[in-house]
Amino acid sequence: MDLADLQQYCATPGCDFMQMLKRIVQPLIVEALSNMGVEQMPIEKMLQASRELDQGDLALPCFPFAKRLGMAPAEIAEQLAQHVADHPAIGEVSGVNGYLNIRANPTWIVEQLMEFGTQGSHPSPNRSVLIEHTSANPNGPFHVGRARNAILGDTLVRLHRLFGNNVTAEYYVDDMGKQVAVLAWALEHLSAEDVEAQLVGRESVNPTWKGKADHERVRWYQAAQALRQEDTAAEEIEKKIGLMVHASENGDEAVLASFQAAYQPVLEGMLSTLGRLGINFDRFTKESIFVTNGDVERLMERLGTLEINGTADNGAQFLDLGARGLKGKTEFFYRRGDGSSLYATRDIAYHMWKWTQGGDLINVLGEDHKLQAKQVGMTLEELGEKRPEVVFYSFIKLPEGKMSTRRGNVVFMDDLLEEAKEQAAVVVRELRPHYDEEKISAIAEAVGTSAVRFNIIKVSPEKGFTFRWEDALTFEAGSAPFIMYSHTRACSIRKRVQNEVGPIEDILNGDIGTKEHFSDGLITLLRVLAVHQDRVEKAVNDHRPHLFAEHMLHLANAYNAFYRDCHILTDGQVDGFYLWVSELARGIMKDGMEGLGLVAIEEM
RNA sequence: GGGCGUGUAGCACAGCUGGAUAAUGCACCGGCCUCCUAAGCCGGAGAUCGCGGGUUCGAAUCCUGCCACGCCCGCCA
Repeated sequence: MDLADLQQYCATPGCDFMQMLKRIVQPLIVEALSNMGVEQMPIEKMLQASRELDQGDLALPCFPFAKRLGMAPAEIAEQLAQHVADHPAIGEVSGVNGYLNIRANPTWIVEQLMEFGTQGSHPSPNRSVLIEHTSANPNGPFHVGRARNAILGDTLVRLHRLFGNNVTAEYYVDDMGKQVAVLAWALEHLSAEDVEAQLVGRESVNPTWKGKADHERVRWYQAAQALRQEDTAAEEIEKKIGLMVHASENGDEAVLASFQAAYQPVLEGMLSTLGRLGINFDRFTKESIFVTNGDVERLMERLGTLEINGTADNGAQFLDLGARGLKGKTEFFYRRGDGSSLYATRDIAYHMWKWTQGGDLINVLGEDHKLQAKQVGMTLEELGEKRPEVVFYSFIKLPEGKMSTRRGNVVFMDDLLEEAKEQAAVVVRELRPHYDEEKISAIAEAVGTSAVRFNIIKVSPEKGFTFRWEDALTFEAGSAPFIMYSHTRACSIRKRVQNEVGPIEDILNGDIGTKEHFSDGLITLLRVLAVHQDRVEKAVNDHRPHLFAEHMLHLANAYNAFYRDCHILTDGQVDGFYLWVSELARGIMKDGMEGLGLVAIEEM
């Protein structure tokens, strides 16, 4: 394969060095099989990455050839191994248990990494993507139950950026409807005394968050929710709130302004919490915009002209999605009997606007939105629009059950982060007694927030998740600090080399190492580095960040093995080749950590 | 009742476009700091892959029936 071929190949999806190896090996195997009398087998599909590293890099099961050749698979594999031609990329070929195992030549991997880095000559995809995530109702502090959306969404944003896509991270602000109306009503009608009287017996505001608007105002929200349950006041309140909701849905600007005055400080409090986790947004879009600018009304009129439109007795309108294959309840209501729109209707208008922004759409939603998302998607298609890609996740629960801001059984993210930092500080103080408090605090903050993110992102989104303090605050192998620690080792080496020997650039000499260099630890690390770009791509294209989290664990683990076997600095002498490997790994670990939102500190 | 999802060692979790001894972490047992940060490394033990059928040379993975758990099935958001 010459460079032109390589570039051609790498322009196609799925490029990484193991795939390049596959590309090299495949024709050699086809030829060898041909010599043995086997033609036209789907070798490309059969040739797979080895499961165990000690088996090699690629494996070909030989069982399907057995019938045709009238030989035992084991024998076929052994003979086939003899027939595969030599190639600089191939280190070793062997037949074991009916499998043809191919091991890459480590020197070849090094050459490829030196020439192309871990990206290969893969061009940047530079796709535009609009990722909408979190979009939590601004009615109280951000709690752990909502954390999965924010962490999953932000990690997708980061990984897309790492991959080279052009991302807009968007928060859809639910600035109308009942939840904000309740908050606005409470702030207008209840005094601080009323609120506290209503909430006796519940935990009071954590003194740490006194003055933080989300923690202060949620009391009003909770008091109002409690009042709505009471027989005496409920009816009157319900009526008032109902009027406010109705006004907001009709685009009443004064009411919408009062809503905004109520929720904006709460939203800002939530965003400062998210900011502490490294989660930021490029744009906020308010739901009410699509009502006030007439998009929603125009949309409803258009929906009314559709073939599958239906009208209820009271004038409410719906689409019969059963005619398009939806099972179960097939009527999808988009207009109430009083003529106003529904949340889903506005969501469709919002999506139509999003499609005009020129990029692919990805939404992160809780599993409770599955049906709604399907209805919205089908309606968009009915209108000739595309449906967005949606990443669903299962809710985070407490061991006691589901979290609810209304009932007050929540773990606030602010409290979790504070606790995580404190626990991390305890560990730092113990392990590094000579660090001063300022340094300890900085490290503890980085470790605490990273650990919280990683704890959530490492499990696949569809899996139910029960929040447990002891899991969230684990700082051992399999956690963020494990990855962070490997990175600090690489940083520490870099620093020592710079201090004791000289500038790194002067020491890197382009050596590809001698035979003695290639210990197990080095080879393990090279192989993980070689598949790095593929792991990024898979996580991005399949929307499965947990796979990348696992890869980063492997990378950190591999770096530790390298660190054990390969000493870079010995008695003031630097091994230039090892230093190059360490520096490559350090850069990849740093990028990867940023992709997961882990803070890449240099000392811990 | 219908739709979707989950069920893998004591706990947590990966693998699910079918392939070798089911990966990883915690907990458990044993070893490693005169040597670049031991938040680490090495070794050991621990699994009828929810249960039953089927397809296949080969099933945790595909099909089917059943069981358990979660979410949804509002002219709420």
